[in-house]
Amino acid sequence: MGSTMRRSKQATAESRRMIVETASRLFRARGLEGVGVADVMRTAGMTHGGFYRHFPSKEALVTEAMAHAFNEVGARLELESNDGGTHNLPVKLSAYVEDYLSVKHVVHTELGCPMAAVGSEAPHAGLEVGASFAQGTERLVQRLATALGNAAPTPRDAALRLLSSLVGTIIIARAVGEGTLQDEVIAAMRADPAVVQALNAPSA
Amino acid sequence: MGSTMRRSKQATAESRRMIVETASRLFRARGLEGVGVADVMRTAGMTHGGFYRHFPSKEALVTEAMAHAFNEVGARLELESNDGGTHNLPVKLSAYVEDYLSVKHVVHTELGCPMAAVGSEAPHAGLEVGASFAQGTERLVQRLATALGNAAPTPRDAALRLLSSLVGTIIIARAVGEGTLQDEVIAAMRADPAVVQALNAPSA
DNA sequence: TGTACATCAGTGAACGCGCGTTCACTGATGTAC
DNA sequence: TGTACATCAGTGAACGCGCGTTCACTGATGTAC
Repeated sequence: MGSTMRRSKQATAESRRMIVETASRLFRARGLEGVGVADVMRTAGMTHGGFYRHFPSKEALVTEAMAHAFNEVGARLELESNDGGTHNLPVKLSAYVEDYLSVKHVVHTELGCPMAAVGSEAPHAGLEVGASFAQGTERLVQRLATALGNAAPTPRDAALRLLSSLVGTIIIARAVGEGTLQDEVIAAMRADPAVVQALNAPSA
Repeated sequence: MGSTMRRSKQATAESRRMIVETASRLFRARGLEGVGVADVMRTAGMTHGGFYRHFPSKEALVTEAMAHAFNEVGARLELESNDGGTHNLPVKLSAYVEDYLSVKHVVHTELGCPMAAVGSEAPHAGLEVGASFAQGTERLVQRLATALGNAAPTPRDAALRLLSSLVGTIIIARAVGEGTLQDEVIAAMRADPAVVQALNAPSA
């Protein structure tokens, strides 16, 4: 098992999934340029040579890893039930914002929002990666708008504002490091009227 | 003048200033890891070998370049006059926010807010750089709070919220690239109540 | 004020290192018969 | 159902290349006398 041998189709698919999952976390944790192909493969339990059996380039991996991350964090906003009446309720919005604006999110970059993790690197990561960010963000904004539902007169605008505020808060919190300022910036945004409204949104 | 020779104290100081200024722009434009010492020196009109007569390491340059950038953008918020009465007026706040939330700012990363330009890279750039970001952000928040003046019941919290919103908007706008979504995220934040208030702040 | 010399900013070549990528090889998988 | 063989996921060494950093050298500066 440890030595070199061909894998079954199932094992191959498993390897690919493991590479993407590992990359998704490592890129968020240490930045797109701070993680090498060999780092990803080593963490996934393989050697770097086999990487190109799965992806044509590092950029292709970054593209897929970021798409995966956007989908992972956005899935928590999906409607999970309806109230049995005529319309669905936006489930989980308050929990989403609660978790987003937390010290835990600041610390655990590897499991958090990809925009907050590597947003300022995205413009330098190539066209494919840029497209992945555009699509991931669009989808996330749609999910947020849906979750905001009738709580706002213009849900999409409210979603865009909310996402911008959340992303900026976490990026600043991480950039200034542990300390009073970090706590303050999180607390201040938690007290924002629009954020307060989202935190009090109906949750199933 | 072109060939190798010792420079006067004045010329040496001029070279150092040029290196920091050049680095400040290049790092913002292409990211901290996307710019090498040789790039900076070449753009500043020198060869890379002489770099270490001015700085002990690349990190030291990043540290100073970011401090320079924070000070440059924050200086526009300084009080520039008073109304001749008992208190100073917050000058330039509306112009600051107006320029911040513009396509021009999105495009001209090299002259814009350093937090928006490289914020998500800061946590991986070393302790000195982190300290520079913490100090630069604190100073910028203070300037924003002062500029907000009596417009908000808690100026510091309002400043923290405003900065977070501005930073997040520009990072998202750049990450998604040119297009409808980019225009929308800027327009949405321009319509935010707190932003509208800042845009209408007294301007001298 | 003039002269001799130590300093040191800047040059250009070189260093080691890590990165993305390539490649010959292995041997279980999975297919053709 | 059984057998022979082509495929290809994964290994481990190797490749260029660019990066941060070092170094011997140059010659005008600026100081000591």
